[in-house]
Amino acid sequence: MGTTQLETAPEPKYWHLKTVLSDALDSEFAVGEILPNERELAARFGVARATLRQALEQLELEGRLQRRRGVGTTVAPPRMGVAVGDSAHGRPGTAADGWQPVDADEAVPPTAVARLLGTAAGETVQVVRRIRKTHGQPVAAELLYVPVESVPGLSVPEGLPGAARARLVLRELEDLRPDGQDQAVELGSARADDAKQLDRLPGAPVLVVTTRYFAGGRTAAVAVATYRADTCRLTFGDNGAAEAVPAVLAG
Amino acid sequence: MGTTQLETAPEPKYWHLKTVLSDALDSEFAVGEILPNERELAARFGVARATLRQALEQLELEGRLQRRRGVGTTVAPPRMGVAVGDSAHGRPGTAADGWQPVDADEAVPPTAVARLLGTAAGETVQVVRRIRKTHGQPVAAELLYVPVESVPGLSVPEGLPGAARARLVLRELEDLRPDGQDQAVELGSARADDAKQLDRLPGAPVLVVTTRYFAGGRTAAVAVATYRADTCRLTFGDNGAAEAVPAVLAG
DNA sequence: CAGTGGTCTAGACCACTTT
DNA sequence: AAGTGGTCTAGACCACTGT
Repeated sequence: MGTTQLETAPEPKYWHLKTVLSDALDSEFAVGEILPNERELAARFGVARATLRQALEQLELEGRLQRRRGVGTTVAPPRMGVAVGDSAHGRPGTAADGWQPVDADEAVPPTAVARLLGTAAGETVQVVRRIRKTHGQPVAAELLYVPVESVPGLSVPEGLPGAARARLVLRELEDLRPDGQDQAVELGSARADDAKQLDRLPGAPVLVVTTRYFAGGRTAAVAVATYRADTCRLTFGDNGAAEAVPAVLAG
Repeated sequence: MGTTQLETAPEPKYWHLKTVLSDALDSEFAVGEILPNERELAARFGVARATLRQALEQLELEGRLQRRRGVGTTVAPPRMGVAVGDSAHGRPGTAADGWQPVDADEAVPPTAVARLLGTAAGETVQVVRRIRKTHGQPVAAELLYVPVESVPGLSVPEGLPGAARARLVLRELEDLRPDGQDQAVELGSARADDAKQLDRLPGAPVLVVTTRYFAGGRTAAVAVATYRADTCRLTFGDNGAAEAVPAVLAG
């Protein structure tokens, strides 16, 4: 007879662990509850800590868990629906939908952005930093690149503090009333500066939303927004039913 | 004087490694080129293999590298722009834009999907499996859930092979001409079956696109599509300039 | 078959938060 | 100071791909 186990399909330990933990989260834990620490969990399941961590990482990636150094691992709430496709929200400069201006500067954009803007290499543009909060939590950090040609009337007083300067550029851009936009979403990892604003560690998974704003047949501005992938579900709606959709399976 | 190094900011080794490798990829490697193997690279940089792998994982997550077991690590081409927001593409049933029907069945949807559809718990729906290819490569696997109420005229002959049955449901659905849709994007990890169709390992990072199709004030169908996060950049465009946008920084 | 990436272990130390 | 998650090591073996 030989080996009895046919079709054994050697599932990795961390994968099996993940499903076990996932089921346990559904049935035995409430949102916000703290799990036993990693060493304890590893011992309980009879695996090395690294293996246990591999399972936890996956669950965190799927938005099921939240881990904070020095604190512990907690059960994460369902992901927030965040509207990004809605033109009303998307237009830069429209105030108070969770976006807060942080800073502004004149700088040379990354080459990829410069290519989108159609500016020459080395040419400086206005760079506005914004942060977006939902339910008090930071969900996105954005860099908005505006060529000076797009805001010809702009004059920035010397010594103006950053947030005020940012508001000034945004207000100016609002008058432009862009007539179209274009968005792309891809997976990335948080740069150190973005990570700090999003209250995450560098390298944390983020959804990078690149938006092109068109005005008068030109690309008037480009925004690169990095959303926390663990806590956010980006919604693109004909109708803004953001909160209605629950987190989806696919784990 | 004490320690000379102030503001040392102890950057993790794998993080520093990642930037070093990233720069090397830009300057010294061509797309498709194979890197030295992991043991060799780890030795060259004087780190443990696990640490080297942590850096490679990040680069793979960002779409810079592609790793295949038994083969090696290669430099990945820029991400493909894949249109998902365009209604013309998005409508289920419109043929031949890269989508290929695979199979169809009658089954009970996951509870999250049932909630979106507004069907009773335990109620069966038509489930169509599709796969999307671009440039010959699989980029997405989709499950399309269609309540029987949405396609009242449907009659499925017994013993019809899967792909034909799928085409039948899609054709029926096409007649419905849904009048609106609603999309959400979130990060997930590939289930075993999706992973196989996407030619990836289970757990690989994917972008999960949930689409609701509306017809006559009801939710006529729900599609859950999982896109390969490493190779795809999802585009939501007023104009379909999918290929024009290069991959973005944010690494 | 040899060579590759994928999994796993049993430790150690570090950075951070809370008490 | 104690406890947490984050980083790192040096090894081992496994699963898969090519020849």
